[in-house]
Amino acid sequence: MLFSRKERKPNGSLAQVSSHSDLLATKITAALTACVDRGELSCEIPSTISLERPKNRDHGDYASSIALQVAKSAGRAPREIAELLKRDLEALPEVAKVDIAGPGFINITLERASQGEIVRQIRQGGSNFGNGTSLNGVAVNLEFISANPTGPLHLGHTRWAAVGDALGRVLSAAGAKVTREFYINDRGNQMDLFGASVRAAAMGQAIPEDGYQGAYIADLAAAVVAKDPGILNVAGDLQFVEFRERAYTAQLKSQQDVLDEFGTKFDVWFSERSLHSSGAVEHGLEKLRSQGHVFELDGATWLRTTDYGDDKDRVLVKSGGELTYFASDTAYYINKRERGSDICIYMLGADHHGYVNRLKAIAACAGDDPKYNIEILIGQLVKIMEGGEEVKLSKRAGTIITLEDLVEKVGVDAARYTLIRYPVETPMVLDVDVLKKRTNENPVYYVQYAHARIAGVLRNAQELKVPDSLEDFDPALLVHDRENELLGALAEFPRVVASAAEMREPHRVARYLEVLAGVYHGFYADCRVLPLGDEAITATHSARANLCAATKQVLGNGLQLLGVSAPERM
RNA sequence: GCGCCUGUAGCUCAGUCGGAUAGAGCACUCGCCUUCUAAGCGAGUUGUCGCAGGUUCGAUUCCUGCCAGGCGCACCA
Repeated sequence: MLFSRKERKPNGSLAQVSSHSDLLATKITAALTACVDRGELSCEIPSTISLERPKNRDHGDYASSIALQVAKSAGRAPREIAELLKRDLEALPEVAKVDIAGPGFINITLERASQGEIVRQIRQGGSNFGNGTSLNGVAVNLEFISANPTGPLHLGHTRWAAVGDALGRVLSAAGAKVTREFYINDRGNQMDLFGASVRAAAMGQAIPEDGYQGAYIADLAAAVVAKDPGILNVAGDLQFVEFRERAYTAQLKSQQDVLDEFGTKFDVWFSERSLHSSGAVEHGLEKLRSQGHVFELDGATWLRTTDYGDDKDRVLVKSGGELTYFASDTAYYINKRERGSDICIYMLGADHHGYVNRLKAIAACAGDDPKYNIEILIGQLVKIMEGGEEVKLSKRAGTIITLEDLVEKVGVDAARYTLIRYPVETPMVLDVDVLKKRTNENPVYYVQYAHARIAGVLRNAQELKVPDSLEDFDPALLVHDRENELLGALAEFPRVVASAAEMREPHRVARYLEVLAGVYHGFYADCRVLPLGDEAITATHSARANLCAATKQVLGNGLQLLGVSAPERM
């Protein structure tokens, strides 16, 4: 409750981009300030100006409810305030028309030529168009997946493999310095159990109770033995250790290969063991002691996490002297911070949501601000459907679905895209049959198809020698409603990227791309880009070719942020 | 018992800072390829935004309570 996820609010300062929405927002603020200065109005000036692209086209290109918002503090009727602002806004060269509607909405219609300038910005920005500066100078540590190296990556890990990677890209686009990190839980009982299971499989013995049962254990055992048959003759505990270490190395390598194949890259693979061998755990304990939140009770050493919203205190050192997993967690957090990360983001599965408060408390106990330095994103579980039925996942029954299985069934692009396009707090149902389809039901194809379609048009433009460089671009020629709609959608991209980064919600990029692709398809249906037959080449053809190129750039940039390919042909 | 997440069209789900007539895909009807990719476009039909209060000019959105489903509450890792 104390640290619920919803408490983390975006600070509202979106990236500084030179789009019309930002321009209008500043102008509205200026107009409001001017009215106050002239004594025509006395009200509070909001720090952020509400400005949106209205759903209804009759409401102009942009709409603001600012007059309604300040009406109360100004003590005036909203429509009167809107009238005051209208005067100043209409004087702007970019603005064609200002209407006041309903209770006091301000609807702004832009000059068409002014809207067309976005094409120039996009083409000049190239692959950097959409990038912002809202997180400039902020070092973010992004930890995700962090699976035990005792088995293959399953469906739950796969959601994070896609979303975590996309979030990393989005944060980078917002200017953050991102370190993607995979924490390897290579210490503790489960590793011993893993080693024992592999050895048992290799020796043809029964897998120990509570051991690892999957078929992959036998495969690992066979691989280990194949590589070094002598291991079968090693005696006693040494043999067990050998099996454990070799199987660990092989399994980790396999996870790394699978993720690499999936397009998810990590900067740091961080071993829990290294935390102990490097003295980081001792160091972490000292740091926490110095902050005064460590105490002894019943022979154990505790961290008083209840000081900061946890529901019970947590043990760092057991009465037997062993360090807990929680001790590693504290040391790891402190280590991340000391390596220079300002914000540590943890992406966890819903089955770990009970960790949120204790992780937040670690940050607070270390003297940090738990509302800034640490963020925990909880992802709900993924269900999978195939053949119209839910596939029940069970380790016992051996029906776990691995990342590899999913990719094999539907391909990397469809798997990544589908996992990313939903907010992580939504429990999602993944229908394998749908993901195999190449239709609108499968949005990844819809978006990719738009990209490939444009690529085809531009190839043809080259062939027909339609000039399509920026020098040949006259924005005033883009006057069709479809063109206007497309320009407006393109201009939204930087805002979408900025909000996706701030809210840690990469799915916004995917949803935006679907809208943009739809708008493009509509434009394509109604606006002929290239000359027909022996028709003369005109400046309008060039203007439209430029518009296509800009759209292709934005679709490509967006897909890049998701780690999904942008094909030239389909 | 306590805590977290979810509840929006027949199905799968969006819905930004509280805004105007709540959206998309699928499904169902019907149109559009002798010209740039029909993996596309257009038209039609579909709602107790879980329920009940509250906050206010305005609530799917914020607050409280309740109902339903999922998950979690270790000197395990």
